[in-house]
Amino acid sequence: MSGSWQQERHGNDISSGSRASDEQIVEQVRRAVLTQRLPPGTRLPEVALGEAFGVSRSVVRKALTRLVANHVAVQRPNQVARIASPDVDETREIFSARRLIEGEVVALMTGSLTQALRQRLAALAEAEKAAFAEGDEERRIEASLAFHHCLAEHSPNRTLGAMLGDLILRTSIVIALYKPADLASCYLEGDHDDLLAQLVAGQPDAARARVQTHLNSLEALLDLRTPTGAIDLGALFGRGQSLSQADA
Amino acid sequence: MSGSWQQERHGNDISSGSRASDEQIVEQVRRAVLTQRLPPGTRLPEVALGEAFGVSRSVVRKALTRLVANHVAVQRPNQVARIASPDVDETREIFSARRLIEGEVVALMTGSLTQALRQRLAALAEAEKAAFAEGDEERRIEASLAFHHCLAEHSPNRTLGAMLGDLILRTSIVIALYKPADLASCYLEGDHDDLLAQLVAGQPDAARARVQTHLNSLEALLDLRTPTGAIDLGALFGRGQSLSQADA
DNA sequence: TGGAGCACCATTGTATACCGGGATTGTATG
DNA sequence: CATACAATCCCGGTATACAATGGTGCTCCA
Repeated sequence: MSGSWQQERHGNDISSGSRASDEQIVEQVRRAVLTQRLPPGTRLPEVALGEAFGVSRSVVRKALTRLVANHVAVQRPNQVARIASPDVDETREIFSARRLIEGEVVALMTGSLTQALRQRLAALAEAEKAAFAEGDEERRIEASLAFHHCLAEHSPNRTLGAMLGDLILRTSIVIALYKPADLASCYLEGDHDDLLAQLVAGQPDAARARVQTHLNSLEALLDLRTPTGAIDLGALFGRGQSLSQADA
Repeated sequence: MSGSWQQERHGNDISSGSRASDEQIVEQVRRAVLTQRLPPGTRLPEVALGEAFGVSRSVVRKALTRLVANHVAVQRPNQVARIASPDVDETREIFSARRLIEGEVVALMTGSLTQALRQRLAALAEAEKAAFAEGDEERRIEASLAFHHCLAEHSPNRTLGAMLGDLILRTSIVIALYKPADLASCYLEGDHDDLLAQLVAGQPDAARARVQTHLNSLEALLDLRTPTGAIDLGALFGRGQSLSQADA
């Protein structure tokens, strides 16, 4: 049952020992969720987390509270917190909200990219392409996420940028949940390059449209037909998940 | 120094005693902020809050963490939490974000209002008008907020609805901060009626435009000329605030 | 008289102890 | 063999104690 946290514990860069603050815990968990090392429904027991990060439950609780507020985790009274696993309706809503907000963000950025930012985005798009060519899906996801995250961080409107950051995270969750098992990668060739071209070309509405079709394509890759949580277990068995997300 | 919490304590409906959960604390604080009984910069000491609600610091801390995550309060290490007081840049960003999101929400709702919802919105608009006519600004604000909050709650896209709810709250904060002292009311006559008309008429883009001009008018009422936090103190002295927000 | 240094107090950060609820597992019975 | 019941264990909820930090006001000296 305890399962996945052991992986976290010594499997990768999380914590590795002593004295993390709640800020660091949320950041680590967010990164783990983004890179899909923490699948939807994963249990997040306070004590286990505390031991993993070398702190007591107090700080873990604070971190969990923040994660719940960000819709990264869900918490029902007297039950262990879990990584959120939104149903299909919420998934569609998340994509819809993200189309709106990321569209606006890129529209606002269009034409005013610094040289450094343009180069960074280009490098990220290139890195994604390279990783895909090599078949390194994990690195490809990381680059793709970094691309979008870069947009969020450099949003002229920081409020929208923060919202976009949360939405990107939630998108990662639902992708992990609803990606068809037979789909090797969610790579959409050239989309990021095209978007970048629009961003520097200086056509806000065109850039907005680019982002929205990009997100539409992404959503279209997902298997959103299940009538909400019914065949859920079947889907879970399809991929190699442990029982850590039993009753999600 | 301690000031404003005593007002809260026995001045109005907050707490009045025993055994509140963090949920209730968050809700009460949100309501108090909305109705501007808790001005920006107000200190929120953990012990005082705990006594007011009859709980210990643990639950207060959880509530504060959530309020901070929602940008209602700010918290710097080893210092008392305070109600947020955004600078003018952030204020503009909040309005901008709200125009985008509330515009989309009403566009989505247009044409599909239930009879009950239509009546409720009409009643709220009417209540606001009546309160304004009577010069009861507090009740007017409450009705106005309820109108927008009603939109947020009934958003077909619940994610956007939740975002809008937060934005409405933050808008209340910046209005309290930047409303010119000589302005008796932020009432925009007929705006809500017109919006409701557009909502039932079935013109999404028209409704969106209505909301956006409404919010533009509201933002235009504010005094956003100060070069960010410089004359801030002057503005604070202008209104009759106690020293509870000294170094905000 | 004014400024710098210091001590005290207010308030937060962290850990821990105790309580209570829920889930799981084992057992007995139909 | 299935199901219902019961005990146990795990885990979260709350309160409290202790440590640490920052702010305030006082005093002392120039």
